[in-house]
Amino acid sequence: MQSEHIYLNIYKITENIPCGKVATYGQIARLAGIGKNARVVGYALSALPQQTNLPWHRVINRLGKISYSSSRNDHDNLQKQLLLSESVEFGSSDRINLNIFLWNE
DNA sequence: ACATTGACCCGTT
DNA sequence: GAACGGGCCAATG
Repeated sequence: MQSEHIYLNIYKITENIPCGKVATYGQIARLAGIGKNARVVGYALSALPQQTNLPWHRVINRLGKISYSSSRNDHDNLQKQLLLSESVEFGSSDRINLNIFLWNE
């Protein structure tokens, strides 16, 4: 099925995000060859187990902010903490400066 | 097969 | 940058 191939692409790309950098959902969608469909990226990451080796925390939205989900409300600040531990800086309103921290491939 | 939902994005205002 | 409307596509009921 094609959707599985898409998921694998998303996971593979996410795996390549270097430490200290972040990528946006739309950026990954393009790299995965699914164009504008960034929602699927978020859906693929939501299907990840809680304990995983994938750096899912380095994926944020195009505003430079963390996208929260009602299903993750319990550990909502975990992503921010993981990024802070990688020297990714948050500005006002919990916003990341993409001009500095965006992963350029 | 139809409707709704979602860890989103884009253009316009 | 923020608010709003429209679009995108896969998953779910």
